[in-house]
Amino acid sequence: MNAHPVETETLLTPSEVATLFRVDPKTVTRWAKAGKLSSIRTLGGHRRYRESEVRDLLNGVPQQRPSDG
Amino acid sequence: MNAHPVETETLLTPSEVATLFRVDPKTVTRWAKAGKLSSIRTLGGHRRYRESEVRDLLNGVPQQRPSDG
DNA sequence: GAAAACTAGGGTAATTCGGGGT
DNA sequence: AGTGTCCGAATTACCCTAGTTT
Repeated sequence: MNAHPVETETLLTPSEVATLFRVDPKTVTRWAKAGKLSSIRTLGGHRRYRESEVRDLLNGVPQQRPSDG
Repeated sequence: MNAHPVETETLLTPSEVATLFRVDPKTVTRWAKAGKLSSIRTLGGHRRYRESEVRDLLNGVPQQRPSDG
């Protein structure tokens, strides 16, 4: 079909992330709004989350924080 | 400044774009019909999308599309 | 020419959004 | 401060069949 290797960053849906953290999807949305989790928006306004970032969070990997003293 | 002779714009299939956004191919079609994403039609009526535009959209770059069906 | 995979189109259920209140 | 739940509205996902692409 297409011979061009498109860089694909696997994205997760809100419910996917919610299931991984055992919380409500609404809570994941709040994390995104609070800037604790980066989110990518679909053209319709729905949020998608980076699987790699979520995995790091689940593994207790500290995220990049601005001015951490 | 920079002249592009024959711009060989890479085109993506609906499923390609759908994978990048983590949505259904049908959703990408909806975006094209809504004018949120410019589409190029094949002679048979299938849609193709500009990779550069899709990447900009994924990066949160707002697009300016006057009219597109 | 033929087969397999993908896409278009319509309709309905599930998910998500945003705000408000516990 | 943080989370789960309710409401209404919008967006998205899955069902099917026919046509297009490779």
